Amino acid sequence: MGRGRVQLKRIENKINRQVTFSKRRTGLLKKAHEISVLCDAEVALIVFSTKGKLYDYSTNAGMARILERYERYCYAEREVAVTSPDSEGSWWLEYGKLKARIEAQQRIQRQLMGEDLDALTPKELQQLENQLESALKHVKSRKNQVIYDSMVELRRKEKLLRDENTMMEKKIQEKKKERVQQAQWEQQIQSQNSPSFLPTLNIGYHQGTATETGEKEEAHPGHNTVMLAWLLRSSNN
Amino acid sequence: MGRGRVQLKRIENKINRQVTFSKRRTGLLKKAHEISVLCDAEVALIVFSTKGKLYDYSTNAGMARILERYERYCYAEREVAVTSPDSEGSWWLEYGKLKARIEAQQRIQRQLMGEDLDALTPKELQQLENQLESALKHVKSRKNQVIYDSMVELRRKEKLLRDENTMMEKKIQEKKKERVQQAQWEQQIQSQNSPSFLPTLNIGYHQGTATETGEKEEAHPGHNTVMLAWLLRSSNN
DNA sequence: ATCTATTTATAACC
DNA sequence: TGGTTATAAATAGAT
Repeated sequence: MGRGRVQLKRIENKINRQVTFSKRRTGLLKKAHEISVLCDAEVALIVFSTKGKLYDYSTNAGMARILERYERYCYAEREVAVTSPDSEGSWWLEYGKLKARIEAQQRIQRQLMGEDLDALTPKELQQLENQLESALKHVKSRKNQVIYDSMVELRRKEKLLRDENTMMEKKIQEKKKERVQQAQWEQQIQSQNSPSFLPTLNIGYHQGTATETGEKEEAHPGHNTVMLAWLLRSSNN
Repeated sequence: MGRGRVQLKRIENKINRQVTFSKRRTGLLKKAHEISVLCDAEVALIVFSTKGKLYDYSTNAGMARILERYERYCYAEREVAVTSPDSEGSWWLEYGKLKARIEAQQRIQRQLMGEDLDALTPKELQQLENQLESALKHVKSRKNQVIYDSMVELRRKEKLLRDENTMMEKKIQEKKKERVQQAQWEQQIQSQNSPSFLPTLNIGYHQGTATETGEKEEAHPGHNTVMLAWLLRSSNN
């Protein structure tokens, strides 16, 4: 906006940079204020000039309150000041900071647990309520996921076991077949040894009984349906 | 900037407000970024939508660093007024303990906010869910209480104002009465000084004219209504 | 989300 | 800083 196109890079001319900073800063603060009024939003804006001068804007809730609210969202904040305080005086400082922080966290945590709500405004209460609703949704969702996963895992194991059983079944059948064949063989031998009538038997006749396990193929879909319905029901809460 | 002029007041239409918020938020963040690059400034911008969603921007130093710098700038003196661990050697220990505690608290807090749930067992998840449900119940209850209280308070104020008005009304009536009486009195004196006839007057006769102010009885409730609307509006924030 | 008609913001200049 | 002006950008309203 202006007589020339603007390149998004640091303005090298010091004077120009200062002038542009002043003008844009004004514009930025104005826009921050506008969006807060027009859209009923809460805004905090902090600007440090190159030379370290501070300019800021915050909606009527006040900077401190907004920053606190921000931290409620972004727990991961202000890296636990890890400056190893080697001088005598500074460890006091660090220690104090940590303690203050613990207290702030405790306050927030108590609020998240539905306690110490007396100091909160209606708006903040609403915000907290939304936060909790959201958390609850996540937790429920995660719970269902865990349950679902464990179900899938169980079914996987079940299938493994079933396959294994089928395998064993087959092996057993084969063993049986072998034994029967062997029996026949031996019988044959015997009958050859004895005075001999009926030289062969109809061997393969009763093998079919093994397929009786096949009925389980029908039972499983019903089981699955029940599980799913249960999951669906609990995820509706 | 747009097809219509913009009034600097809350956009009442919810849809429009949401759309405008989205557009202006984008613009605001962009401008925050631009000034930071063009003018080599450090910027932190935090925006909460009406519904409590967070949007933010910060220059590469990072939000945490900027907020820290801000606090140093503003509340430089506010630091530390905490009890000391009295023994000399133990401060490292204390420091470590505090740090550990902060981290533990953060973990718990994140979970209360519905994040970092991966490590939790189904049982723990259920427990967390119960905790959140309970907190939510408290918060909702407190919110309702606050709203109810503020309503009661408003009613009380309304009554006070109304009583005050009634009182003033009465005083005005009395003043008028007095004035009428005085007028009559003076008239009497005057008539005594003149050649004298009619030694006594029926004094109380015209008192009734004072009730003409009674029309205000209709006007005042209107005033009260305005006051109430204003109170309600300000208590919505 | 996309498209304009307008309004705003602001770069260059004083 | 504080104005002025030409122009680039942002955006309100409509689609």
